[in-house]
Amino acid sequence: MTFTETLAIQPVGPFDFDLTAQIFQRGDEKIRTFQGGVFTQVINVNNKLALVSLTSTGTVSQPQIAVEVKSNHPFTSLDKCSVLEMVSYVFNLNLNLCNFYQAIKNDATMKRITQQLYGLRNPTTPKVFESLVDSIIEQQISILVAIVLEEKLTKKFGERLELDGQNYFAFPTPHSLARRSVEEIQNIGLSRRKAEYVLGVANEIVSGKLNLEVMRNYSSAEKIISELDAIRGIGAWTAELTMLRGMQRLEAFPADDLGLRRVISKYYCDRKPIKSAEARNIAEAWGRWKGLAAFYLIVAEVKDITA
DNA sequence: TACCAGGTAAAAA
DNA sequence: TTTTTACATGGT
Repeated sequence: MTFTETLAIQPVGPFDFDLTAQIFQRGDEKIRTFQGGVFTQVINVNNKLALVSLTSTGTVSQPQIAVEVKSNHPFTSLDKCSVLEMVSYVFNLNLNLCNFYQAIKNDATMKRITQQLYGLRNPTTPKVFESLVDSIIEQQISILVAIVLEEKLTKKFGERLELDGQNYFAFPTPHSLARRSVEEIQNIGLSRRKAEYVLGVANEIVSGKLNLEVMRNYSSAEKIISELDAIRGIGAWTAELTMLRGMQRLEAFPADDLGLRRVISKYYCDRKPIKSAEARNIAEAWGRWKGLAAFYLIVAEVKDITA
């Protein structure tokens, strides 16, 4: 028995849903993807799994999103509320982009890029844990290899939703990973060391020593970085990436990231290699939006916006 | 075939 | 205290 609900969201504009969701167009259709104007993802809502499908029914300046929810359980009004909260979180809909555009208006390069990517938002993972594990996996290996490993991890240890004869998967919970051995996690293709890191984080969460969702709300970004940095397998790079992609902490700026430094150099330093201090110096013009600005630069490069 | 790719921790110097 | 090395996979 499949239950279907149709809901709607009207976020504060600007919001270019299609531009933002395009990031997921190569995603696995059993996990999270964007195809033919429809974004789909399995989410865990109050311990019920649901397949959420999003479609834009508005414009960039007057955005409206149709939200279809499919589940094997009936959804209460509380559940529906939670779905809308989670969708808002994943697409960062509570952010007013005008504040960002206002803050960077004196940086001519960033201003031009934001005009061309007007309405772009940075997606966030439903739980911080997912971003943290992804960031550990992505250490030092190519992003394409990392994506394959993340998909394997999700399909092997994630929560499964069977709907109309199809299987869909949500990212594994800390509990589902914590009861596995290092060898089982290593077996998806991770190095033993990374498998140990991932298992270590899952165990700290299950034992209550680590609460990433509480950490997300710390007022001090430095405190988040220092507490994450104290965990085995996590350095500044991993901490800052997690803050950006899993905590909506848009002030985080991964200046150590080689890819990001290359993009900054392409748009600001005539492609000459720059040190992290020089990257930080340039990022000063972006105020408390350094991480969001970095995201815009990376998307600008992918979309081949000229320097 | 060999080498490299958005890093980290532990060992070595 | 600073520098080097192992780690594992898939693309080129």
